Amino acid sequence: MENQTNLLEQRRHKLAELKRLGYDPYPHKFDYTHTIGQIRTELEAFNHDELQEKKVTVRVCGRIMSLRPQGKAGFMDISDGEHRIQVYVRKDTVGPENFELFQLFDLGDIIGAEGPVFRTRTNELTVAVTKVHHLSKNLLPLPEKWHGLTDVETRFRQRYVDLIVNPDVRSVFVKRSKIIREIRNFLDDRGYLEVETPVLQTIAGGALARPFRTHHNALDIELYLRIALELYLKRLIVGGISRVYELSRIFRNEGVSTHHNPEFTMLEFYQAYSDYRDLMDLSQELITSLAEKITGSRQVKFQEHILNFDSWQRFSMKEAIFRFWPDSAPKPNEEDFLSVKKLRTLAASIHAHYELTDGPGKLLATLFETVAEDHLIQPTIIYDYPAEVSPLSKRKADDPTTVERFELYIAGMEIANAYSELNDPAEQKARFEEQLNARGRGDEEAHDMDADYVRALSYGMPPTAGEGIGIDRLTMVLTDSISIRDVILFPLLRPEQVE
RNA sequence: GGGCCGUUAGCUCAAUUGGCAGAGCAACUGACUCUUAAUCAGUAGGUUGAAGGUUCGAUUCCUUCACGGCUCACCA
Repeated sequence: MENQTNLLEQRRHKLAELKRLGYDPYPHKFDYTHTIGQIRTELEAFNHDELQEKKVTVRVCGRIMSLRPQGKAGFMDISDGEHRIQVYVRKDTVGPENFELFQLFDLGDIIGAEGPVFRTRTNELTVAVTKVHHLSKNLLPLPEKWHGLTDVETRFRQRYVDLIVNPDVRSVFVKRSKIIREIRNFLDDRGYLEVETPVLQTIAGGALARPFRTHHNALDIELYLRIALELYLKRLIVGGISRVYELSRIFRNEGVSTHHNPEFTMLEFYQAYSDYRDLMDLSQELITSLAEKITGSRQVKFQEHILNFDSWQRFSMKEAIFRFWPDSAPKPNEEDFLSVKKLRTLAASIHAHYELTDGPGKLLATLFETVAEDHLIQPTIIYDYPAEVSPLSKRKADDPTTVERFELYIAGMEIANAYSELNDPAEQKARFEEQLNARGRGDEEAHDMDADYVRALSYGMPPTAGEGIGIDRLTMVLTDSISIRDVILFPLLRPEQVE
């Protein structure tokens, strides 16, 4: 701390020195003629002699990332966050007064520089400075230049520092932005309307999860932060917006892990007159085209794997259980899936955790998650889920225990969840009542009754298919990120003590 | 919430069996007008995450706490 205090004092002293010499320590603007990136794209192709001939003079600005003074001259690398360029300051070129200003510069300061662009003896594209400007002071030192900043806690708490010194971090978030833009383009091109629905809700529905609670003072009512977008979007399908989507933040009051952040970004889209089979094809098209647009290839590196988006697999949930069942446990039969007792035995045989209140559908889903999920590295669609764990999905015509639902797995993670929407208000009401019973048995994540949603369905909702895609996890897949915190700029952490 | 691991200078890391807390970079002073991990000479910088305990002596052993990582549970 002493050291940092000393350094702060030193830097504040330099700031005072700037003032004493008549400079505004925090000037209001700097008119630049080129960004560093523009200089790179426009002039990178030219050699020393060509640059001498062209005499391109620029005004650029950025943060000093490297400072190499050399007596009566000096070099700096300045960065605009994305690109870097070297600038060369000579006392006999800028004059004694401006050189005095240069000598007050510190690593991390924001500066402006003007002058012609040339190439040094070592062929480095460089601004031969005729005048430097001080634009803002760095009072706290930047992390070391070649190990950079690796302490993850500091990286997440002070993401601004992470972004300054770790260029790869920026590129993840540039890709994230591009993913979101491409998704919007994809859906807009297909006639979907983007809408915004309430974040504050009196019933947090559309998913099985625990919500955050809050309170509205003027109305004196308890409210929840939404856990899904689903029920409002389907109300809009009833209202005749037959292709609709929302891409926004949702909130779940659950644990934090490498795959979970309490607030995360969800895309949900709904398409009338379609069923889940249509969305399988659409998802495959969307995700494959995103992979290609973001990474430049349909073969995408993820950790030690190459994800091949040219070769998608599709299994029913039961097929996946058989296929990935471990050799160490006795193989199940199709009939075993009908008996709670047999299902519990199977779960125990693979050390899966279950509750005594779990019905056959929940147990089946548990078996699937335990044996199959880790194996689903390549893009895989798992379809036909138990009705018991899918209170908003439509049953299969030939099997009332199963619903028309699928999930998309990539890199062992659940990326998307989609189904043919239940649009029979009487059955929806009955499903909500089943959920209320589960809630009565202590299941805090069971769905609450949403009477207005049932009323909306009673006006008639066309056959509809809907899907949710987790944007954070999709971004992980397409940026080779192992933790969700690497794709969220400010992931939730416990508060620190800042003086 | 449980288990395991971690926290030493601004950053990245050392420190033998419990025996004087160190290095590189950053910083400061000086030299240096084509350097780019600039170089050379010198200087300074520490409540070892916090609080207790054991001990002649604790970065090191013990307890509690804080924060983080991994993992399990929960979930997407």
